[in-house]
Amino acid sequence: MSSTYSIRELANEFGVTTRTLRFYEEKGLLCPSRDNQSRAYSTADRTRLRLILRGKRLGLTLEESSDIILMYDSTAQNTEQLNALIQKIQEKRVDLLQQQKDLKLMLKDLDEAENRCKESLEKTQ
Amino acid sequence: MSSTYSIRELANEFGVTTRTLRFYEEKGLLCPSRDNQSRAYSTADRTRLRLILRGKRLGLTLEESSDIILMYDSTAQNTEQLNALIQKIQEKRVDLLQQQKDLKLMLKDLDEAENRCKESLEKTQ
DNA sequence: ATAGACGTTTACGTAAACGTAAACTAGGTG
DNA sequence: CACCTAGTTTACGTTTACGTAAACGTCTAT
Repeated sequence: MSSTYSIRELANEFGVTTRTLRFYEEKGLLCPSRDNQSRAYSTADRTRLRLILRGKRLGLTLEESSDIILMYDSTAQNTEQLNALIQKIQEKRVDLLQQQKDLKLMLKDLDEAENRCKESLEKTQ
Repeated sequence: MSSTYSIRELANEFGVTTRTLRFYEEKGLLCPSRDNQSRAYSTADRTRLRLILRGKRLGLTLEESSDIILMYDSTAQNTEQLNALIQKIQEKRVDLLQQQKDLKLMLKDLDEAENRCKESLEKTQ
């Protein structure tokens, strides 16, 4: 079940280049093991890649996505660490909620623009 | 009512640098008139700036924001232009809806991470 | 055994979005 | 008048996120 993926398999599946995957590894975002010099990506790598690309679609930098991933699988032990982590999570949530507002506004603006177009079309006919 | 703003007023209001405003002008995103060599920003410029910064918070490039702004105040006349514009709007909406999905997933992940933190805290006590 | 496909590392190149510094001008203030 | 503040243009520097190319190893098919 713990299958691995070649660099090309993963690149094709997610529509990125192999250069991108090597770059992410160089930045510490992925850490595939080596199968006779070639990279072997685990399902954990695959999940992290999915999260990175999701972050990209949301406009996050790689470092921001990296931070968030660290939140997910952080193994904070003591109270201090846990509270610090909770605060980071809450800060991030504030950003995302603002983004959600912006998104709704932009969708609304698009709707209005589309309606104006359609009205113009009707008049033309 | 058609008041204008100095570069510093606008920069302060939106929390950007004057360099940023000049850069946006250089890229054709803003087009302030000149009041004796100094830039005088109109309310239209102000609105465009607000849209640009909203786009930035959503992770759009300046060019993408520029495109969207052109959609808003496009004066497409003939049927062909109008249909092309409608299609562009619909394509953009697809992106935004995907982004909305990503956003909800990430918020959900953050919730789960926070809950795990809080559970750990309770066990510690 | 040679070609072709796929992998590797190393390294320089590039576009976007400004930062930063230099050198200048114009308007008000003591 | 000298000075300060605020603005201007021009231009080189910087970071992020890869692209692109060189030079090389490895495996498989013909």
